[in-house]
Formats: sequence, structure tokens, C-alpha cells
Amino acid sequence: MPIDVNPRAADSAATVVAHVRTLINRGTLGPGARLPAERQLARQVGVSRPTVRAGLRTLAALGVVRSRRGSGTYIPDGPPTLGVEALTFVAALHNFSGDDFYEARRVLEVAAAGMAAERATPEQLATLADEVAGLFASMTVRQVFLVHDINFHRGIAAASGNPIIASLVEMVSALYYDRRRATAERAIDRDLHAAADAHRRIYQAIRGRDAERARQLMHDHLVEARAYQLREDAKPAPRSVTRKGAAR
Amino acid sequence: MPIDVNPRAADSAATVVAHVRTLINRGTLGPGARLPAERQLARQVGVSRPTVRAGLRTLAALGVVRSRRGSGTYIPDGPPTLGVEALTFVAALHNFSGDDFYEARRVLEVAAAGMAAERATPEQLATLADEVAGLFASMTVRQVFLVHDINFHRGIAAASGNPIIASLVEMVSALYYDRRRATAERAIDRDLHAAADAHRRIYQAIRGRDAERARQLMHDHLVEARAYQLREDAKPAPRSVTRKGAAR
DNA sequence: AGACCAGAGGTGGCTAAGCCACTTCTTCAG
DNA sequence: CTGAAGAAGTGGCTTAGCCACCTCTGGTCT
Repeated sequence: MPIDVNPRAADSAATVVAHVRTLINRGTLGPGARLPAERQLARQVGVSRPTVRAGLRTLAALGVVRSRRGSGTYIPDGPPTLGVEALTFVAALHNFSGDDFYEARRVLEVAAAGMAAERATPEQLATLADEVAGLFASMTVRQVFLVHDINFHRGIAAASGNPIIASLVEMVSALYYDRRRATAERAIDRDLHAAADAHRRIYQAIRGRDAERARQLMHDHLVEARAYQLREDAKPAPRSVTRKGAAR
Repeated sequence: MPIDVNPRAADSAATVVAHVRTLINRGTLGPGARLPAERQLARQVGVSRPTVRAGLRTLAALGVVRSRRGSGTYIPDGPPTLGVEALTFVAALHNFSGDDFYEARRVLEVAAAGMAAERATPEQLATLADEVAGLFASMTVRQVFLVHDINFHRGIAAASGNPIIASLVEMVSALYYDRRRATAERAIDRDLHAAADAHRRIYQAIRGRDAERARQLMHDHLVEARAYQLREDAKPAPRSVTRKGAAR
């Protein structure tokens, strides 16, 4: 099995990626920073501009950089976000079952809930409280309800204090969001109220620093969510598969 | 199929990605399949070849396709593997702490161990047994020992039966491998024997279908591994900071 | 003085044409 | 039947250039 060190053929595009990597490791480039222009980068590395573009495109796919036409190429400064598209592709290629997906979510989010109970900052707790309030306030507007739902789970991931866990949760949740958007309109009030209440109890456990209870409640909540999703999928589906989404 | 000719802002490279995506969703392309040649794809989608290359490069970064010069562009048929480089970059950008890393590993692998105990197939159990044997057999050759170590953990991830979990474990483990390779040479026999024995006990718990015990043992093993790593890092480091690893 | 707007320069997005190194399959000689 | 030489096809990369867009500057108008 080669960890091949190609003696020749330096794979020029990879050289560009490596160059940016050293700039990052050296501290020259950090979150929010702007990379040199493509033409300039080409001179620095000693390759042509299309090759630089190839390397940057690789980095963009990894979520390391983001190019804005007319402005420049930047390193995102928000919370770290692993490429989400990758998961959607492998999901399509190996057609993961819904059970696999919810199980992964359970593993990550249950752990995140427990960690959040132990380490959440006051600001993070306040954010969670806001989202819970938002849930109860928006039960008549399905799409808004869903946004608060997502943000609550995202907030717990952030409150876990572990950026890697948070990134993974974000990644898996993106799939969840796409699926849910389609069925959110068909939810009935009773289900929404039960869901909002489940979130409220989870929040209270986290606020009370009861990690074990937070984990248990999150587990139950996700199991219930899975059961709900199964019931929805069983119903006669009024709409077919959503076309390409991913508006960002 | 000329695909959509959006009059505005088609973002041609993204069109290529979307085109491949539809081919995948439609079942035309599956694992192991070979994509049309770049020149041909360019005609199909209606863009220039460099643009096609840009799209393919994005897909390659996501791990969806792999190009082989002189041969063609293929969809990997092995186990699904999310882009690993992404994690190494975000780790460098937001300089994750070692604790974050081991914690994430613990969350994922402890869960995987429990699931493996419940669902591992006989073949997967045999693979695990082989790796444990390999550990005991290679205690004098550090680098080989490390390979068996990695493969054991990878095998448990696969035996979890959940491809998403397996992919995530793979992703996080790649970081672990890079770090470990540097310090593997300095390990002493007693540590190696203890590590091999820990793996053996984990294997036995999985084989005995004792999920709770498997989880507990994996947890203890990873805690110990973390403690060992900390001791290593505290020693006078003969090496300087690893510049770039990641020879893929 | 301040708000506003037009223009120039810089930036990434994309196309065109072409050469090279490599892989693969075919074909022909032994 | 075996093996080697060739041809065709493939991705990797370059040079040259046009375009749409952003941003900042420097001036004008109120």
C-alpha cells in the first residue's frame, strides 16, 4: 500500500494545496484572512493560474477557503464546518438507511447533550433558552419552527465545547434538515407541541447540569423523532424527491 | 441529456457537479463505475473542458471520484470514506486541542464498540481476531504494531454495521495515525503489551456479545491511550514540530 | 462639509487550443 | 500461443485571453 512519495511529477495542483497549508500552519493565514490573488499565487508557487485555481477549488470543496468573484479568496471565519456535501454524496452512493442516519445522530447528539450539561457557558444556555422559546412561539409556522429546531440542536453541539463534535453534528444535521423540510408542512399541532416540550426538558436538564438526564432525554427525543419520521414516510407522499437544494 | 440551461448564473462548474449527482441518483453511476471522459463530459454538459475539470476536482476533494491519469475517472468502490483532509485543515485552522480530539474519538469509538458487540458478523469477528494476533506478533516492530492497532479500530468501526459511524471514525482516526506515527518508535515493550492486551479484552467482549462491557473497555482503553500520549508529549521531544504530514 | 455617484483597477469565472505523460488495448511478429 | 511494438485515448498542465463582478477611489453635487 503506497504512501507513495512520487519521485517526480509533483502533482502541481497538490503543490498549491500544500503551499496554502504551510501558510496556515505558519500562522500567515488564519480565519477571516484573505489569500493572495490567483495570479499572484501562481507566481509564488511557480505554476500556471489554472493550476492554482484547481488547488483552490480543492480547498473550497473541503470548506477551507471560499472564493468571492470580484473580491478575492478568503478563509471562512465562522465556526468550523466540515464539508457537508461529502456526506450527501456518500449517502446517495451507498444509499444509507434512515436508521443508520438516526443512529449516528443519536450517538453524536446524546454525547453532545451530556457534555453541554457539564460545560455550557451562560451565553450558550441563554441561546438555548431563546431557541426553546422560539419553538413555542412559532408552532403555527412550520418552517420557522423547523429553523428553531435546527438551531437548538446546533446550539447544543456548540455548547458541548468540543469543536470536532460540533462539526460532526453539523455535518449530519445538514442531511436531517434537507429531509425534514419536505415533511415539515404536514406536521400537526399535537406533534409540534410534544416536540417543543421535549426540547424544553432537554434544556432544563442542561441548565441544571444534569448530564445523565440530558443524555437520556436527548436519546428519547431522537428515538421519538425517528418514529415520527417513519410514520410520515409511511403516509402517501404528496410530493416526490426534492430537486437539488443547497442554497447558501 | 443537455441538462438545464439556466440562463442566469449557472455557475458552470457547479453544473458539472450537479450533473454527476443526477447520474448517481439515477443509478447510472455507482461504486466502481467509470465516468465519461472529460472531453465527452464537456460536450454533454455544454461547458469547456477546464470547467469540467474544475467540477471533477471538487468531487475528487469530496472523495466522490478519483482520477487516474491515462485511464479515466472512477467512483471508488471501497468502503465510503469522507474527505479526511478536511479535518486536518480545520484542526490546523482552529488548532483543536488534543483533548478535543481524544474526546471525539471516545464518543465515536465507544459507541462503535457497543454496536459491534451487537451486530458484528462472523467474518468481521475473524478480522478483529487476526488484528489482535497481529498486535501480539509485532511488538518488536513498532510501525507494524501501529498498523495493526489502526486496523483493529477500523475493523470495529466497520463491524458497527453503520457506515456513517464507520466513516466518521475513519476520519478522526486519520488524525490519530499521523500523530502516532511520530511517537511510535519511542514506545517501550511494557506499554505495547498492555495495549495489545487491552485490544484483546475488547475483542473478547465483542465476540461475547457483551455490548456494555465492550463500551466500558473501549472507553478505558482510549482514556489510557490519551494518558500515554500526554506522557509522551511531556518528554523532551527529540523532533521538531511536524511540518506537514498527509502524504496520501 | 457631507453625501453621493461614476469610473478604473483588481478579482475570480470561464473559454479556447494545445502539448505532454501515462495507460490501455490492439495488432502483428516471433 | 506468447510477447512486444504501436496507436488511440485519457487526465495533467500550460499559455492566452475575455468577461462579469466587486471595491475603492476621487471627484461632483447638494
